[in-house]
Amino acid sequence: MGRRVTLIDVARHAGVSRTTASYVITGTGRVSTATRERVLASIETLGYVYNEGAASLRRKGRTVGVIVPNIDRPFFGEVLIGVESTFTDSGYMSLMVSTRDQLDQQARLLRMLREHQVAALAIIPATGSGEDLVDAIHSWEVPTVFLSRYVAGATEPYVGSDEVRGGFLAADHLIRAHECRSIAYIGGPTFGVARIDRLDGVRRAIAESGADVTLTDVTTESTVAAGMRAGHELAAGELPDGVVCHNDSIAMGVARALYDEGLAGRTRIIGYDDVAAAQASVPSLTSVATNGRLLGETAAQALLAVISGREPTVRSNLAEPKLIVRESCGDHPRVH
Amino acid sequence: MGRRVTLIDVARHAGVSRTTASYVITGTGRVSTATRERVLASIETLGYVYNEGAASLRRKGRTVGVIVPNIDRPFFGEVLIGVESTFTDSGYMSLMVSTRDQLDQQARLLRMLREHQVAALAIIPATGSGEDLVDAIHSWEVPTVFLSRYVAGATEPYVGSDEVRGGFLAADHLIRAHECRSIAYIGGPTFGVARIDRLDGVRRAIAESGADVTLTDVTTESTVAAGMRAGHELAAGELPDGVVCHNDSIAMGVARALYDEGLAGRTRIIGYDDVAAAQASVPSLTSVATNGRLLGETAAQALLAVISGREPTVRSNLAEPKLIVRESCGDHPRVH
DNA sequence: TTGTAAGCGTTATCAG
DNA sequence: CTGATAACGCTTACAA
Repeated sequence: MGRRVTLIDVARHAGVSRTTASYVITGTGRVSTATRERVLASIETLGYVYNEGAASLRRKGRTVGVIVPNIDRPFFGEVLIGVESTFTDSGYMSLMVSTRDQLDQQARLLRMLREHQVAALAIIPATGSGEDLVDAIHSWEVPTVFLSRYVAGATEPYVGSDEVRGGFLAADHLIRAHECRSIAYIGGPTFGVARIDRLDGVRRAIAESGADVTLTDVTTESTVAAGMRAGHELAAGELPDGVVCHNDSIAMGVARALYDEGLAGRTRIIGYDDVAAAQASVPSLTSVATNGRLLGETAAQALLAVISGREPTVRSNLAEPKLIVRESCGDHPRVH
Repeated sequence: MGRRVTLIDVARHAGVSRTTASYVITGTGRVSTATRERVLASIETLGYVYNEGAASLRRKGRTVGVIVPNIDRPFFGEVLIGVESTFTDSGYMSLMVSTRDQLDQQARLLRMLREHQVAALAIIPATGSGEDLVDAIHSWEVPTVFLSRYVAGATEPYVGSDEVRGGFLAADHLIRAHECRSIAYIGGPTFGVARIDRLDGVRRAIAESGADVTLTDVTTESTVAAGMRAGHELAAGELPDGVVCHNDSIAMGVARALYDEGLAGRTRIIGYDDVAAAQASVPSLTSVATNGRLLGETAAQALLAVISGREPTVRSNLAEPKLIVRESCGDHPRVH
């Protein structure tokens, strides 16, 4: 169990000073090609591995923090891919943690990340985040970008999808293309900003249409099972002409419940996020696509810019969602 | 922009030595309650935050590495939840990286994690991993556990699902409950161990049944789109009595393609992993459930044990998969 | 182009 | 129970 090989060993072995050895590794100083070769060789034969931790004690670290509510939601997974790949491609490592959408967890993880001296923070705030979070981040003074969900009072850059627009697109399609006169919005946490904004978009579409459209809404968890429950409840009352769901999981649950009730195809269903399974479900799911991956990449880019002293590339970035029309909203009547 | 508050500041402010201050923070040494209070107060008023990085220079670090092929595959997402939550609950932070299932990426990330001095490594190896990976890990001498996919020649503990058993369960059900005489295995990377093992299980089921069952197999990517392509190809030839798919995404794609070909319900379909959407699809998907979350937790537990000097809790852990029977294999003929 | 030496913020050892 | 003091492994002026 030989001792750890350190830069000093390398230097000694190559017959140079620590400084020179350090220079060739970081590429910082000017070193003659001859010495560089020699040092590189020594590194190889000694099996030296750089100690990022020790280095971080002097210079800025190369670790960033990423906080998400839960890794397993497909949409967040997409976002994570974008964030993580962009960071590691730039030589940064992502300390990813999930809050399970709970504020106390979030506070705890925030503290841990801070103790780990992360150089930047990308965060999808837990539902209900407010002043506390903003204060914590602010007093920390770490480069931060909010992702996908914004927080009132935050001055940090925000990268997300235009939720109002998304809600509008869905409702507008139901109203104008299918003459729906009653719409239900299903799912999402009551005070989630996404939910509020999308509902806003839905109302806007209703207003703009000039038609007499009634809107109801129910909150649920964002799971397939919750969607199924909601679907059965829907079936118990008067079926709305169309429903827009908070995400595709809910939408699939609703569709299945309605199918089980013998009501397949009797109302028009639109999901949100356009996950991969949406195209394969029966009926295939009309959905508002948000490209989470791109969101993640954009956020990471912005942070990288700030870290390296450049101006942030985005102050605020609202990606335009797209409505992907498939069978579930009734455009392809093949489904019975 | 005051200087960073350090332990020295705290000590000075509390009128004690660095050592004492450190003791109260780590809980290591014996400190009188009076002094502890005083130090704690100073920490509070000064706004001191612990520097994990500096500490790691002396003692073992509290960050672990987690390598996965891609975060967005629902099953891996499940596993990650298990790993991450177990680690953070024990005060460890997870450096999660994804290889995109590419060997060169994996090598690079492995090196980065090593430079970050992670205390342990949980890895779902990229497809095709072999000696190189094993050697790298071995020479590194870091506590490691392989997850979900094992690698030939690895001596490290392995936590995964019993793939042979899974393949057996699926095929056995098709043969014995539904008298299938031709079975197709669809999907997965050609040399992936999971694929090979499951096929093995399928063959075993065939052999045990004593029946004359033909088996074909095709490899595809593990996506919905690939599943749809495979489904259309299937439709072009003679439809097998039953198909078992490498995962649920593929299964949903196959089912949809068959539906589009007007062949819905004409062959029995079984998926793998039992993701949330499986229960909501139409027809609902029969699937082999593997509980990725538990796998992740088990792996993390094992690593935590090794890290803290205890014996590893598992040398090798093969979780028993379960067959969840739903409509897609024809048990609920309601589907037409 | 290369070397010297002073940190970076903790922890660990060993006396008091 | 508390306090000096030496590591830990690397970066970075500054000097040669």
